[in-house]
Amino acid sequence: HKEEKPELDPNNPVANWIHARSTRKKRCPYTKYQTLELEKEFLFNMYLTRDRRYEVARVLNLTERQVKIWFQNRRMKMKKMNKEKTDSKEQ
Amino acid sequence: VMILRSRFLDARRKRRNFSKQATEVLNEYFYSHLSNPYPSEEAKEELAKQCGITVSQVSNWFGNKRIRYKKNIGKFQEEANLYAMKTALGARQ
DNA sequence: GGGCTATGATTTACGACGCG
DNA sequence: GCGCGTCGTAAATCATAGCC
Repeated sequence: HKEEKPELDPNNPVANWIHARSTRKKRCPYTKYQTLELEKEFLFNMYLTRDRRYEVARVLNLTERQVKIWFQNRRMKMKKMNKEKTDSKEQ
Repeated sequence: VMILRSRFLDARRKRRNFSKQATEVLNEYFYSHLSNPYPSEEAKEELAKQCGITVSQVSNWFGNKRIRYKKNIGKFQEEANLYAMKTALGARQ
């Protein structure tokens, strides 16, 4: 057997794990209206132009960064949904 | 028709907790890699296969487990000891 | 049955890294 | 270099399964 180690260590094993920055914004759920409008925009086009992003952010009272990231996340969600659909189809 | 029916049923199927055996496998991996509980894509695929769940579900499980463990290590101490003992015994045979 | 917690899934927000 | 892309994740939150 080996001398001590990883398990059982009463010292915090979590200390090694990566941590979020303390400056990170707390997650703030969007309203139904905001989400609905974002979905409508996504249906119109999955990628935003700069002007479109500015407009959407202004109308929904979000920052351009929030809108940009929402679209990035939404594309990832769509990708995941498509994968699950095709996966279950072929078997 | 079968496909449509199964898809319909799948969409409305209620979430079930994972089987005891699946949870066992996931916990064994988690506690035996406690210093770095981040399975590679390949490891996730292997775990998914062993557990009869999807890779996404494996990712969800590890995400939830890491944050919940970190938030309250004390609550999981007993469980951690149990799996540490189990893998120690397994390694000996 | 009803409240309550555990658990699986989804939603925001980033860091790391890639490409043009 | 910048700026926006994906990928993997943290953390909060949602939904409800399942126990007492």
